[in-house]
Amino acid sequence: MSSAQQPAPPRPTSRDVARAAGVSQATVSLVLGGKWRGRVSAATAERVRGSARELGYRPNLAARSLRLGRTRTALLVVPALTNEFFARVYTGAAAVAAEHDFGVVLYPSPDGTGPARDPFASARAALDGVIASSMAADALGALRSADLPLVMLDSDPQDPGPAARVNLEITDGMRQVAEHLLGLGHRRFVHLASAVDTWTFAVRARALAEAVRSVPGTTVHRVAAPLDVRAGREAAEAVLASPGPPPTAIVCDDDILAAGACKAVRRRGLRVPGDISVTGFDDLALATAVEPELTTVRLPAEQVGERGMTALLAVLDGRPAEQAGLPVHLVVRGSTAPPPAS
Amino acid sequence: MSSAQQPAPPRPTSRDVARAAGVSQATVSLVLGGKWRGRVSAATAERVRGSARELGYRPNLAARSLRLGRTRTALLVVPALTNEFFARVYTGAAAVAAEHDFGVVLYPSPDGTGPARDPFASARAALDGVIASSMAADALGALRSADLPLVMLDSDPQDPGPAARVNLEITDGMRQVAEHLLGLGHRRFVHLASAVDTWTFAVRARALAEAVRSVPGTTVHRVAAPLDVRAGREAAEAVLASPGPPPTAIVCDDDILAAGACKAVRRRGLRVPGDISVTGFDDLALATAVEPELTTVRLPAEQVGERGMTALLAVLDGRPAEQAGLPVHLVVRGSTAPPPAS
DNA sequence: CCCCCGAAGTTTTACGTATAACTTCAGCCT
DNA sequence: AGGCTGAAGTTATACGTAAAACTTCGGGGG
Repeated sequence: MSSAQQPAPPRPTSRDVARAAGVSQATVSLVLGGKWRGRVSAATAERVRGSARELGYRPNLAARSLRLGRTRTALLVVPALTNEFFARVYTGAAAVAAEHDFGVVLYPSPDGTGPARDPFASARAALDGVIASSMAADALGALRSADLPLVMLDSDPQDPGPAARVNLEITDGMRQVAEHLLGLGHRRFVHLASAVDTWTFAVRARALAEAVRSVPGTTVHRVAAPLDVRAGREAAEAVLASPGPPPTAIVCDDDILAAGACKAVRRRGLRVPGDISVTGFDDLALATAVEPELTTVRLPAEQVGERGMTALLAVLDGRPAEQAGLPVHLVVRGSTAPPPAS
Repeated sequence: MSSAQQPAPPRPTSRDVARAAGVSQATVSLVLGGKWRGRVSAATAERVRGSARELGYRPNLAARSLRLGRTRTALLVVPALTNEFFARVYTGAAAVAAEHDFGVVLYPSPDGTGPARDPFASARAALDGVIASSMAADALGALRSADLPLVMLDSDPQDPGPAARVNLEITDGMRQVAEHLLGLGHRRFVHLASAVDTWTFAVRARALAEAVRSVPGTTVHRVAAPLDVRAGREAAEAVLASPGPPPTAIVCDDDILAAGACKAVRRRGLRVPGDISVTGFDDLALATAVEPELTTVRLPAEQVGERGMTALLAVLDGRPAEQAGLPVHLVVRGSTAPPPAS
């Protein structure tokens, strides 16, 4: 603040290192690039490394990128970082990236809130690949047109676009939820779904509907809401206020909606899980912060990021990316119980 | 997956645009750089822009960075993105950055979990500046040594290091909490503090102690916990189990801890706020997800990021960065009430 | 004895951009 | 007429790196 700007001592270049070690710049590049076996003597190589260390040499990434045509940077497209799930996906992806000297840059995708910019307006030229989470079809189009290697997270397996895909076994997770509730005796369900129209949520709806079909006399009433607590509460309140017999279980697409649903139930003077059971999805920190703690499906968010990055690195190397769904599992806590004896 | 890798049509360069428009590469650069007034005729400029658009030209960022010595990229150092507060800080910073064609890259700082890497091992050479949130002193050292413009968020005003600083009026926020509770009649406080030793938390403790001093006979018992719900609950349980008269209010450094405290209170068979009032800090989504909803202090997280980025841009431009504390305010909800009549 | 080879380098070049320095030429004043 | 000026370009260069192509030289095989 008060201190004046430093005169900025220019960062040492490979040429400076070369001068210090008494060799040519090319030799420095060979040694530091690790491809010197049979080209440079061990003694010289050691001398070069010494000079580099002494000068605190760091290669200029811009120059390297320009030369190589690769940037060692991946773009991660997520709906919103404020959703803990995606923050964790990022964390996993960034960890794997760091191990391979890769960087991860984020693009919170257009869900209406951000400035409507081309995701690649500035980034495109500086990227080696893209990892994109489940998103609306139109936004997907933009990603396609950028002829970059693309890894999709939790997306439709039918879709031929991406070079690789990392999926969660969402269907299985929702089936576990359904079986848990059916086993407890529930027959009248409300599915509090996300209003976002992406594959991962479509799957939840389908899985629930199918799982429930095996037990005759079961009903599922679906209602959608944006992913926040208040919206979830309001949607659930509307359902509970509607005529007819009330549901005994509210299955939510997300822990956030489940938290809202719990509030709605109590606002009507009913109890969770005594009168109505509620289930979440994701197992966010929120799930154990509310009371009762939520019965939910734990998703390995960090692993999704890790696998996504690993797959992208494989694709960039021309190697095949292994395709496997990540298993998920039900975590039973306090928000589910048998329905009240009618 | 099945589709073979495209032959990768090489990205058009400014030279390609020049050829298409029948001018030299220099002219393209002038036109697209916006500094063509008086150097290029309007007709030519328009023709160049047309060719660029037609070819889908995007400048190569690596080349530009190499030439200019600037990368238009800032590093944001935060403890953990999974903390909603920092995710929001990022969102704000990224929004302002995008308006100025800047990128923001993240470095989740070393809090034990991540791989212990030099924050700048790979990034340093590719950065124009750093925005760092309140962090432990030793980690700060590494930031200092990177002779980059540094903007600190919510840090000690005494510290002469950073080129600019964006602070929250934390002291005022905590005073509002204290006055609210004192006004309700509370006299026996527990301060459930963050175990993290950074300025922003030190300030909370000091502010609470000072505010409380104005009312004789008031006590504050301080206990620290890591920032998660379970740790908060356990710390609060320990306090409540200790001998002596129980507190009537638990003031928490954070909504997450407050959620834990609420659980602890209820586990002892007491009620929030009937028996014990609880306050949070930050006003995360969590604050309105739990029941009762938390009385807390709303921090303008996005604004912190916005101001931080704005300040960094100013510093990079050689302009002075305006220094002002961002106001915060108490949000009274359902987790506070007068103490029980003894 | 000559040639070739491999080791250990060096010289050179290209990546794509921004800009300083130069060129060309029409118009205009004196 | 001569020269100056400004507009509208162009040419040339540097940024720092990686790597292909070249050089040098000592030794070993035919």
